Amino acid sequence: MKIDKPSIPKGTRDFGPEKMLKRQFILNTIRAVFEKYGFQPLETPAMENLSVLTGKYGAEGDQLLYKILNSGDFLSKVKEDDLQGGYKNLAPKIAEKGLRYDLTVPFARYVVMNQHDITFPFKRYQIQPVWRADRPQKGRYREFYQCDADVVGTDSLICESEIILMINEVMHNLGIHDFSIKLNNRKILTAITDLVGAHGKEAQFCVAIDKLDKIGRQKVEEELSNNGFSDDSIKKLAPVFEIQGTNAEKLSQLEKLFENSEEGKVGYAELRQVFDFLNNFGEGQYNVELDLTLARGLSYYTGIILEVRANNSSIKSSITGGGRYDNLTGVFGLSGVSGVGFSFGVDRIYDVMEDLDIFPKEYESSTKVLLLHFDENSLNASIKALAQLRAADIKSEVYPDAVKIKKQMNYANKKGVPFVLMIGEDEIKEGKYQLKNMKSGEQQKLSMEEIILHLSA
RNA sequence: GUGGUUGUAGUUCAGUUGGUUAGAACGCCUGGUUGUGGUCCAGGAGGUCGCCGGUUCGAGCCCGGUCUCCCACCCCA
Repeated sequence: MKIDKPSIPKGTRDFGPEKMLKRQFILNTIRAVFEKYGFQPLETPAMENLSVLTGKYGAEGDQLLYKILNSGDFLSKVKEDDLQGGYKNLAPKIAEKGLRYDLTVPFARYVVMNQHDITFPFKRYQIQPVWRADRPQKGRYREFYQCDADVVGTDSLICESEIILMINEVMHNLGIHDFSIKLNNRKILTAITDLVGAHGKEAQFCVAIDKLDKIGRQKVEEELSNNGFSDDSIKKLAPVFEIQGTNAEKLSQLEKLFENSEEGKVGYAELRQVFDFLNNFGEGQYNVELDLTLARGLSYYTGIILEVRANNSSIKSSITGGGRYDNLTGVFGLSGVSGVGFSFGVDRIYDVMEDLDIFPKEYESSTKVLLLHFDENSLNASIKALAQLRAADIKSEVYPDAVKIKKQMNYANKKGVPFVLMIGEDEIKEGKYQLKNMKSGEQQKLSMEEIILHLSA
């Protein structure tokens, strides 16, 4: 029998212990902040019925859905005609389930199914993997985690303000201090397209303007021109590109710009309200910047949108994003439920933190102390000590095999265990054990009480 | 989905116009040191040269296909 070299699917990854400890630090930090702001956990299945997923992400999104082949004789119901109709026609006949593409649509599905049990406003967070049949690239995978928090059943802009507070808290707890939150409003983007006489071309406008910082104004104007924007429209966009100053200054320019636009006025008022709430929450700097060129791809956003980037990192892509969607549950037959949510990109946050080298050291190992043993008596004493250490909630382990001290030491060294405890003949007699700091190399004889005190710090 | 690129030891990479038994560094294992790791010294293990086929007396090297990796675009976290 031929043994194949093992491999994992394209665009997927294993997370070894070292990476997991770091990822857990990120996830625990995010989870703690979510809960601090009153969000409750939710998990949904990895697979959804395909009918729940299709049509929610646009034509391109449907292509990126992973479909699950029906079990058993999946061809039994397929007729000759179905085969002639091509794969798009055939797929729904042989695959009724698919892997979730994001966490927002399954959440919407959950809200609709449980609408009579849920007390609104409903605040939930969800940390689970999602799957996309995209072509992998740097920072882009076919399986990756999302950390979403959403509020549904209220249109209060307190939610938007609190999202900004939460982002600030998470970033600071992670040690990412130099970052910027960009804020905009889809209503303003719609108002602008109307204002320049390109009514209904909002989608093309968003896609193009979103690239401004990447490809520059000229290329954006070219793209708009290629997508049916008249020269006159593009000329009228000038004030949008040129709006500048502090957030307050930008706001007052916006107010003027939208004198005759109902939608623009609403968009402006919403932004103003968010900034007012933020001021009430405290005088702190929230790293928020009003940016009219922020658009975000997902089409379901209808209100305020936001995006976060780390400033001094080589990772330029956004690490967090979100916004308000007025009618997400509408496609499942429940209308009038407004929601606002955002999502942390764990993989990108990981890359940024690795890039900046800011992972805290205590996450390099989970074990605090390794107990070394020399012979049977030593092992028995170590086991007793181990029980005491664990009773004191100190992460500790004993090397399972009777091997040389050198090897046991090496194990501690490689694993990044900061302390080793040596219990030999002399130590047992004396009732004091050798505690060695692996980093400094120092060691001292201490009683069990002293050791526990020392390691608890 | 479109275009380009890469593939040799666990890892990073050498490998001459095609020529005997494919190398280095790091890592790993053993010993020097039977109670002291991270330094040093000595020794050792480890390869279907991505895979399939073709050209050739002979292929890691040339040709075709395929898979994979990475990059750009599209889109996105």
